Formats: sequence, structure tokens, C-alpha cells
Amino acid sequence: MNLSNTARYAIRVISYMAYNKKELYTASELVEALQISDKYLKRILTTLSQHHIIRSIQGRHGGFAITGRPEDITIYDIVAAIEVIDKYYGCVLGFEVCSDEHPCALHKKWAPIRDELVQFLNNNTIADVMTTEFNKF
Amino acid sequence: MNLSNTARYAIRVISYMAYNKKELYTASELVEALQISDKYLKRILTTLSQHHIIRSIQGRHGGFAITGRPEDITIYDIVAAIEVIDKYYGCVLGFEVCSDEHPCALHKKWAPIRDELVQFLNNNTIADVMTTEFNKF
DNA sequence: TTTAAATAATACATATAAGTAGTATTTAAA
DNA sequence: TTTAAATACTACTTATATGTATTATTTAAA
Ligand code: FES
Ligand code: FES
Repeated sequence: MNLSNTARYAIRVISYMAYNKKELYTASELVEALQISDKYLKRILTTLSQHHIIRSIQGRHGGFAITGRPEDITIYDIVAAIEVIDKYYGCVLGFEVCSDEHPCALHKKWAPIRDELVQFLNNNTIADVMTTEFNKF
Repeated sequence: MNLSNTARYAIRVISYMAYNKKELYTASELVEALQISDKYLKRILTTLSQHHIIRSIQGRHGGFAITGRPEDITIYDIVAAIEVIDKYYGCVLGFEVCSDEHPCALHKKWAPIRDELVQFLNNNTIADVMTTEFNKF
């Protein structure tokens, strides 16, 4: 019942970018600041840019920049870019289908909690996370 | 944000045992009924008996039996026997400490949801799961 | 047009969860 | 006391997530 490590790194790096308000960051700069493994972070950055959460500028003076406003980038967006988001909607007991029409014994109790959980991801944005504490990892 | 497969199998097998009200089940019997891989299920059964959720009788007329009443065996008990339960209490953003004294930016919003989640595991028992539908996997 | 500084892509390595196989031990009937 | 039927233990294999290394491509300055 956790976010993946990769998703957490992604949240962290975008939070950092938003907080420091620079237009463009190079990967090396972010590696330096956040102390995440060089190649790993670069791959995360590429993934995020493929999902248009950030945009990348290639070449000599390249780097990465946030596309939207921090308050428009939800935690959900980031998690969905990194993980298979479907699993957040699955049956808690592992049944194939999970719906009100095909409920398992725990569905009635589980579905509301799961909805809250998804709402939590949707209602919280980078703006909520880009505080000082978060960025002094 | 899922229970592990192994934990789900564990819930399933105990639910089956409780539902069918037999005193003793052999591993092969349970493998047959639940269509879970032979060796895998046996290992799960051993783990569960080590955690005293079921007890095992070795030798010729051996097998496995539930120790308590279905309504006393919580989903939490089973998950805790199979997984490292600590991770259910961790920080959603991955910080080392998670407490009201050392909160991350999302702690205030996350902690209540997490509590509900843990309560869900604690408030639901095998008695809630041991319905017919569940056992016609 | 060469070169340096950046991102992109691909392939490899490691750790953990999931699943399988084989051997050892226990027990009681034959 | 041998043997069959059960659980217990240990080691192996496979799949996925995590992390690393190498090479290719892009861009602009020198
Ligand atoms: S069917 Fe099981 S949680 Fe919805
Ligand atoms: S400190 Fe992050 S959720 Fe509690």
C-alpha cells in the first residue's frame, strides 16, 4: 500500500523544480541537488517529459522545465505517468472485476476508502508539496 | 497500494477453511479446492501456522486447522503474518520518519486515510469474507 | 565543420516478490 | 520395523521493480 520509489522520486524532483522557480534545469543540476542516482533520475525525467508533465529541451543549452503551474500538477498525474494506475482501482481481494455490479465480500467497505485514496492523489498538487521541508531531503 | 498476492492467497485459504467447517484439512485438499500452486500454498500454510493463525499437525493423519473463531481472525492478522506490516505505517512521500511531530507536507491529509485503511484491515475478519461467492473462485 | 554539453534510447545488473522442485522430518498404520 | 502420508525446510527459478552503464542523437558555440 505504498507509492513506488520511482513515483516518489518523480514527485520530489518536480517539487524541487517548482520550488526553486528556475525556468530550466539540467539533469546534472537536479542529480546534484537531490542526490538521486544519475542515470536513474535522467530516465525518470525522460519518462515525465514523455508524459508532458515536464518538457525537455535537447542539445547544448538543453534541460528540463515544468510545463504547467504547480497547482495544476496533481500527485495523481505524476503517479499515473510512472506506475500502472489501474492497480489503484483493483479489487482488494484480487478478483478480476471490481464494480458495484460484481462486488466481492469487502467491496462495499473497501470502495469508499479506495475512492478517498484516489481523491487524495487527485486533490493534492505540487503546490501542496513544494514546501521548504520537502526540499531539504 | 495493493495487498500482496501472497497475502490474498492466505486470506483465501483461511476463508475456505472457515467456510467449510471441517476440523482438519490436508494441504493437498486445499490445493485441489483453491487451485493454487502446490508448493507455494504449502509454504503459505507453514508461514500461517508459524504465526499461529492456523495450527499444523504433522505426520500420517496430519493437516491444518484454524485456531480461533473466524470472527476473531482479522485481515490485518493475516497480512501482518505474510508481509512486513511496517510499510503500512510509512510516510506517503517516503520520508524516514512519519509522525505528527515530524510531518511531511502531506502528512495531515494522508494520516487519516492511512488510519482508515489500517482500520479497514483490523475491522474486517474472516467471518466477513467467508461467503459463498468468495469460495467459488 | 568540429567539438562540447546536453537529452534519448537501449541494454545490462541487482534486489525483492512470486512461484517451483527436491529433500528431510514426523507420525502412525501395516 | 518398514512404509505411506503428511508437514517442514532449503534451494532454485522466474518476473518485476530498481538501479547502472553504454551508446546515439541533438544543438549551438568555437
Ligand atoms: S470487488 Fe473486491 S473490492 Fe471491489
Ligand atoms: S510524514 Fe509523510 S505521511 Fe506522515
